[in-house]
Amino acid sequence: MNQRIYDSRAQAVVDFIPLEAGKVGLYVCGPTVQSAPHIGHLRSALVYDQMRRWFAATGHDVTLIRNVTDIDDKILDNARVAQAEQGSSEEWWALAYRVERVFSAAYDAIGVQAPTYEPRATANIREMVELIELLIDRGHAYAANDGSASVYFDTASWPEYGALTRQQRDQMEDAADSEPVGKRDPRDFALWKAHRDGEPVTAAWPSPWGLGRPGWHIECSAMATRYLGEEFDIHGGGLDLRFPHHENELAQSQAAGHPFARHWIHNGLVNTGGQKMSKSLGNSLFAEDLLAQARPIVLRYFLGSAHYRSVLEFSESSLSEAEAAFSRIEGFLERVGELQGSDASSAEATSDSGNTADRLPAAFVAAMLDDFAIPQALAAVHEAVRAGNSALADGDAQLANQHGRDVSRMLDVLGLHPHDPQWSASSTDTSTAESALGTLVDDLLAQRTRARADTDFATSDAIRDRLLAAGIALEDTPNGPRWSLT
RNA sequence: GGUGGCGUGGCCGAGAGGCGAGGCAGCGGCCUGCAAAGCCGUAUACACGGGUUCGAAUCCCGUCGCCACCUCCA
Repeated sequence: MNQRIYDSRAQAVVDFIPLEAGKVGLYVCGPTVQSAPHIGHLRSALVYDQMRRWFAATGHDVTLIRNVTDIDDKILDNARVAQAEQGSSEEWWALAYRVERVFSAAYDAIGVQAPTYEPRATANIREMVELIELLIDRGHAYAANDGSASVYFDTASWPEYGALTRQQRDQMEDAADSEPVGKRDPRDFALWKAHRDGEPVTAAWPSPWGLGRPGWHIECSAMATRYLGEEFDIHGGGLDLRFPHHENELAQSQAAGHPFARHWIHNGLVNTGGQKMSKSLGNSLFAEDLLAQARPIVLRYFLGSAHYRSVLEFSESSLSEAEAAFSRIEGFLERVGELQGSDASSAEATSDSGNTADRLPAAFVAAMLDDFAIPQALAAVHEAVRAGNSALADGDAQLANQHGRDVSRMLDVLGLHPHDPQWSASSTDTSTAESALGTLVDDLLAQRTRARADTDFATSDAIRDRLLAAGIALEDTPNGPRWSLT
């Protein structure tokens, strides 16, 4: 069975055949590093992380490029405003780099693997200039007619403009562009933005047209082409980037004579209260706050619990429901791990090469092949957990172990194995504290066990209540009591 | 004005012509000293109105509601 993906340009689920057998080139639009990451950025990164892991699990050599837009109007504005209003001395480039690191930390926290490469726009200016020159040569771009150094893409010169989002150029709303000066048409967009008085000189690069900086769209075209070639497998990004960003990228690159991306995929956005999150609405859920509310692995589970193309609705109870559901999986892994000779509890090192898909349950594989249907893949995980728990209840260790291995492998592919070193607290302080706590709890549990043996249930229940009040839950198992932090 | 998407049981969330994915919450039972965890069982669900069909949540027509994009946004 082939990998199927929804190609948003074709508006259909299609067979995915890599350009080169066994290899996948994937370009994803990364963030503009102007302010702190929110839940939507995490979701987007996670979507492509899970696709990438799946391609790797099915024997592909994946090149994942996720860019960093580190020069743009907002970055310059934010730095300027902070300088003017808060007396900040932070330069725009320092701001961009600081925010970039916050993004990286947030991605790391939820187990998003680093891309193969993460190009910065500012490190690829030459490629952008060359691409613009090519577009001018081919008659699809022109120098501003107001004498500035700006260069625009000539949308009228490209009949296929609008192909990605199926829009007719003549039916588009007039661009609400406040500076149509220099353009032949309001729908034309900037490839090169002339340096303006008052902007830092560090934000301007030389070009054949004069000092300036690249437009947003040309950045991705240039970087995708530099690292993946003139034609590559998949271009991804948030649904909100379809127009104008991706439409413009496609037009530029094809007008330059490049086949560009064979498939386009777009991840759904995250809503709160039925509305899209956005800075202007002030309803953003920041990564930092979410990570304080839920364990990172639970946040990862939650973000993957809706299909990547659908809207993910965030509500008050979302995270606690995800916690409950994920705990069920963890509980099973714990129990099966306590069986003699079990190997299911430890995360297997995900093999770098080879196809691991044939060792996974068929339902899981079928779900992943069908346009990365992770909610269905998670259903397969839960089904294996249920079957495994059932085997445990029947005392069938062999069967329980088998389900345990299945669950482990599926979780490994999704990057959701609780025993993966990724999730373990590395701080020695934490482990020291845990071991100290363990000693104290074990003492109380021994007292409780004695009380129960003496049928002094008042005492045993009091101990249990006290532990619970302190955030420690007990479970009595055939092998004695077990405790965990709630 | 143009372009897309969505409306599934108390909640989240799959599926896309014929055995009611899965999770959370609820209910009944088993287990337990009592719990917890777990197991077993448990739901007149598919926005509304028509139509096609032996059969429709799934296809067609219409209606209503919601969301997104056409301005920076993952």
